[in-house]
Amino acid sequence: MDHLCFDPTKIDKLQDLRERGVTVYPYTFERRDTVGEIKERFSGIGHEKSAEEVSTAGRIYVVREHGKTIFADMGDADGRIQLYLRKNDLGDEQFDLFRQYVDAGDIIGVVGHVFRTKMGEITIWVDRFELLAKSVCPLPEKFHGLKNVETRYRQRYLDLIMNEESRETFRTRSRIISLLRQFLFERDYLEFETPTLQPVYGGANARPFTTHHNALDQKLYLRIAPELYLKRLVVGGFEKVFEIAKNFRNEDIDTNHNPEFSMVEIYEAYRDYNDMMDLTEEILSYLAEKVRGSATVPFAGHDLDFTRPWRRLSMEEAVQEYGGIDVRAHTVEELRAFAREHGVEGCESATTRGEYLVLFFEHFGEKQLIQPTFVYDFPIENSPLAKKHRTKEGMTERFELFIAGMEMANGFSELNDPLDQKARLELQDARRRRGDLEAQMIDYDFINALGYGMPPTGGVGIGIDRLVMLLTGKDSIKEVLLFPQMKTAVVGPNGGEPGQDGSEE
RNA sequence: GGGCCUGUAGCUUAGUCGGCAGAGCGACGGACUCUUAAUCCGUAGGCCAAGGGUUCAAAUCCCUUCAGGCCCGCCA
Repeated sequence: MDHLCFDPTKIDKLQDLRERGVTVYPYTFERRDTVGEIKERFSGIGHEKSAEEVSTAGRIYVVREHGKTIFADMGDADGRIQLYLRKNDLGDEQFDLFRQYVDAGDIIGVVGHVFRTKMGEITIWVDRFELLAKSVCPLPEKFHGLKNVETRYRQRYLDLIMNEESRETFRTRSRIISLLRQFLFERDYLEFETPTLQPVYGGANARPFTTHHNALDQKLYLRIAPELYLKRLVVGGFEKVFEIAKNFRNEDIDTNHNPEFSMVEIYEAYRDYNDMMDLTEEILSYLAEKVRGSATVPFAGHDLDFTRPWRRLSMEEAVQEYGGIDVRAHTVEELRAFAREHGVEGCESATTRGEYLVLFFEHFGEKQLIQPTFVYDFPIENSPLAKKHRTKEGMTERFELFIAGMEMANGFSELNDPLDQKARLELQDARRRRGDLEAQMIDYDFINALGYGMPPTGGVGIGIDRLVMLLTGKDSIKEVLLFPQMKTAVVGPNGGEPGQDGSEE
């Protein structure tokens, strides 16, 4: 695979054009109309040319030469429209210029009048055109288009040029994020940006990416979550905050995971995890309704019903229902035997009832939860940032939302007891030192922040990529990420590290 | 990390009982003044992902590597 796709015959055409004095890459074009506007405005047009002149621009997709006339399909962000060019009207020079030098893939501007062809298609009768950008790479085939999954991910721009479905998916993604912001702004949440480069990472259990700041000569981590910084803002007095954050986790890649992914985290003072479940429910059903126009969303063979209220059950209830065991009624030894019997993975290191509860839930419950379901009350062992349960010993006030077997959200009554937080992070740090690569570091400044007093606070994080998957019906996260992480295929001549081959800029 | 599958022209692909690598679209040249997967005539384009092996002979069989997809493990 070569690193450039330039087509020699197209390069030749470009040179010819320059020799003929044509500006191949002009600076501007007065576009007065978009394709969508034209189609709408002239939806009732007949076979006679419109009196009104239109001026629009876009990419040529198909050219159908027809002797002394040419038909071409041109598309912009709104859609495609047909162009009609006649030698009589354009004059020999312009007509031959188009015929010889304008190809599928080129971007042109046209001025003309609108009419409807005998076959009934709204068409621009072109009076003059201007080349706006010459394409030197061949476009994929007009009929089958670009299907190769790898190329679609690696050259997303080409996917977007060729596949309307893909374009629609990302339009929807943009809309979801915009609606989410709007929803939160309308309710007086403030949006902030907190550090992506962090000296101490925290807020989740995950392996980080590590980097280095040269001037500070200091190790920095790419954030795995914005959580600890957003809670500092609540300490500071911002009572309703959120961030739409890119998080980075150094983990394997699959249909539900990308090393960098987007998450919205929301914190609100004087709220608890029950309130955050309500908020999550409200946001997601609002988005489903706005984006799909319905409370029911088809996904992977299921009809997901976002109608409120959603099912809520405690993790113990979930394990009882799906695993058939009451964890509290058994000793740790009995739980271990039960785990072995049912082939529950990851039990080697489990020593407490709480750890078994989580393992059983993951083994028996998680994949069964298709319709939106909150699972609440998690054992304290795995929830170092969640507040101890107000009544249940050994538990925290934490919930997760599952839809289509995927974890969609995670929230809790935030731990605001600085002494408890210190103890829990010390426990995490001890685990980390024993080799648990996902355990958290101690962020003393964060503990100090809590030391100044954080009001009772509810928080939740919602995975945006997975949400977009649900609402667009895509079963791979790569389909909803514009540029999913891929292994580098070919290193071009400039692909190496700077300064290694002496060709510094 | 384990299993299954895929990689052939710019794109979409046929060919995998081993026997000259084919097509459609696209490109290039020509004809055509309402076509729309335009049509018609002609031309060029392939290290069959890369490397090694078996064989008289390999796109095809075997091994290794690379990249991708799906499933599992790990993981929010």
